Amino acid sequence: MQTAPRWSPLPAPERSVALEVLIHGPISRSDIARRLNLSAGSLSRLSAGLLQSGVLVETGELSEGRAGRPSRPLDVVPGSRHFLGMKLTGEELLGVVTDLRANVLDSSSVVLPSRDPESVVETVARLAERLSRSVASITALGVGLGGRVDRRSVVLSAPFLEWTDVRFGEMLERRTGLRTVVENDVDAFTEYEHWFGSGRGLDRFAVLTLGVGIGYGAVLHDRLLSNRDSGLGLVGHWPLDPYGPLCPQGHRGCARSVLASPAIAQAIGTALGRPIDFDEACRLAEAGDPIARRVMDDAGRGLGRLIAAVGNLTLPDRIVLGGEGVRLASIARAAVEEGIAIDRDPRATRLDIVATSGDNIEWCRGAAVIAIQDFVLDSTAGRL
Amino acid sequence: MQTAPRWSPLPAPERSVALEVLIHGPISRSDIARRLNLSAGSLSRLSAGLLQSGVLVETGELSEGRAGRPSRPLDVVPGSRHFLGMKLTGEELLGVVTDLRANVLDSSSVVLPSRDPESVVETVARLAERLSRSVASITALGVGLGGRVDRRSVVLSAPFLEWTDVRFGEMLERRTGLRTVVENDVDAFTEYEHWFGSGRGLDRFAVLTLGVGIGYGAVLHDRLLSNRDSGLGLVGHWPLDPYGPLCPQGHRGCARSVLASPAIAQAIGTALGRPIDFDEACRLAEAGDPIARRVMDDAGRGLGRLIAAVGNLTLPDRIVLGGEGVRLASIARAAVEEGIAIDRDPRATRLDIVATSGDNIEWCRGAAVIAIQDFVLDSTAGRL
DNA sequence: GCAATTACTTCTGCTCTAGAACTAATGCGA
DNA sequence: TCGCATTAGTTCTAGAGCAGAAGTAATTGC
Repeated sequence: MQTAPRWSPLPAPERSVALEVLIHGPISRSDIARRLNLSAGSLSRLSAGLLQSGVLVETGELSEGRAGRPSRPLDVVPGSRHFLGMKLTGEELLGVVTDLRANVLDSSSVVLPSRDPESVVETVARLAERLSRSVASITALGVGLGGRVDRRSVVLSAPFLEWTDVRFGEMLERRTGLRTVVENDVDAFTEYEHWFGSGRGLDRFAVLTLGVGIGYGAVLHDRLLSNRDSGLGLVGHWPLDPYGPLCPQGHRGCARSVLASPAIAQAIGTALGRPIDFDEACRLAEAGDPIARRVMDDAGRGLGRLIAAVGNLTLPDRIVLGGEGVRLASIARAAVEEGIAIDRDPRATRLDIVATSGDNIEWCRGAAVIAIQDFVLDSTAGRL
Repeated sequence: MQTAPRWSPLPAPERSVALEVLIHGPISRSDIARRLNLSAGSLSRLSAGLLQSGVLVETGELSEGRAGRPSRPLDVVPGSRHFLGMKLTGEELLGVVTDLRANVLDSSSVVLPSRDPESVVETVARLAERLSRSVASITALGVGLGGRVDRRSVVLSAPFLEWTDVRFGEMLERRTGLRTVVENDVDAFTEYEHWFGSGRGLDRFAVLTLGVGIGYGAVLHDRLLSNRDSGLGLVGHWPLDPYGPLCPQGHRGCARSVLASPAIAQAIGTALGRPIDFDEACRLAEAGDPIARRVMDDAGRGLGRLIAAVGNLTLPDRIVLGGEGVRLASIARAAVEEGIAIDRDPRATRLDIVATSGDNIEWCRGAAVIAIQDFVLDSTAGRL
């Protein structure tokens, strides 16, 4: 299979056109010109070069029924490049192969035999080899994990893995021979939503993820909000319920103690007198079990308050909910609305809230997007 | 006095150089080139044009002691243009005359005879005439008020004035003949900090103002965070103390009921059995009065929690505290730190918190900056 | 079948750029 | 005291990239 050339050495105007097509394509030349504030003439010149070099192609025509000559939309060839995206937890490693638009072509997972960095590198490398077999070649590997990551390479801290200052990116590049980028899992997921998910085309949006922990990410003015604290899980301690349960750090009713999936399951299990998991908790609540409903509604109200807090402080055009525990939002929909109403002025614009599937694969797609960004953007720029 | 020409028709490269000098000047050509990623040659050409047209001037030399030819810093002539900045409350109108860098040259105030828009326009116009006498000419007028403002002109809602949908900007332009811009007071103050205050040169910072109400503003990725909800005072209802006093809307321990200067004064006054104002409350607390100390410390803790919330969700490089009630931060410094510690992970980077003077004039400087921005920026661009 | 409309191309001239080669003004060490 | 390194700024040139004009292409609607 013929592979398109790297985008990095492209001149800035060409690259911004290619990026526009990658994120918003298939799209006609005139639409791109309008979006980028360029003349039709400039777009003709720029797209000719990109078609020549194989970065873009013309797709089948699209008349759209309105008057005038039909446009001839441009598109990238999603299958021209492949990327690996992996999500690393303290117990297992999930991985996917994606195309240039982070569409999943294949996926696999493996239990971590050890948390030792050397061992994890080996596990990642083996999964990478297995996943690589389904495609001709891999352009880059992205890994997401819960923790703080510096310059998309060095893991500063990762509590679930018990790591501090691990040069994980370099270790992986040496072992696999692949260009490798590492990023905090929530930031990676946020970039996925930014480029290919529900945040596409929005100037400002926020992400909240529910699961074992509570994650927060945001894109503000078209740029990921991130610093060295990203990955600490700063909203995990967010106070939501002054009468709520205690968390291990001694916070009463913090986001983690109220919203985390294990906390919800445990609260219901304790009341029922038998241990249950989050899946069963959801089933019980949906079946109308009064204890499960009560706990879910309390959690939903807490989620609503957290949503209101994010809405009030970052003024997002949309809030995207993700993570394995996202079912809470649909099960306790009314309670979430109630929670929002508590902390949000009724005169404020209604918050646009969108829930993703909550699939574990989404974390991997996020990691793949980080690898895709590394491929298409000038690494020195670091923007967008 | 000779006035420099408007900046708006300047070509984009010239204008960005002029803007760099306005905000960071006096500054040498080579420093500007480094900041804007331009070559020394380009800067020579651009600055020659700006010097020719009188927008910039060369200041006295500045050798700085290090080797090499000393630089010849460029600067704007602050006194070449003058602006009016006014702050409108429900009771009075405060106004200042400033130069191009929002330095205050003269100030004045007047009690509002009525809240009727026509009457307020008249009051503004008269104060404008009075303030104008001290300078040769006024380039633009900026007005800040507590409320929602659309496109820096139309007041959508202003509770203190009991206004809805008042075309205030147009009315003022007609009456005064001056180019006039209107903005929410907190957003205006935030822009002041952004261009000429403690937020200068920072990519991300947040502002909290304390006074009759609680205000929040932020600059994220070098752009003001603002939408149609700005001006509703969304953080006013922020829950800070589950055992705190009730606010008129029935929120227990919300930011307004805990932090607002009148609320603090009232809490102390009630306990003392005699009405006091915020000033006396501060004096009592500083003198060690146990009741005043207790109330101030509770408020300080609440402020700390609000600061932590902002720090956790917007990841600012700095948080600027302003408003007439800012003395709370110094009086209850320890309690503020305590409050931050409650809601912020100790592993997170320490928040850089800066307090302004709390002078009422600061609101006017904010309004003046909005007028200055209108003058130097292309109004169609709307950016930065 | 003709006009209106929208999409795209080609060409021209202009603006802005980097980079090289240059001058200018300083500190510092031999 | 005299280079010499260093930093600041200027001038010139070639080229990149742009808008806008003029022209072509392909459709709808009347």
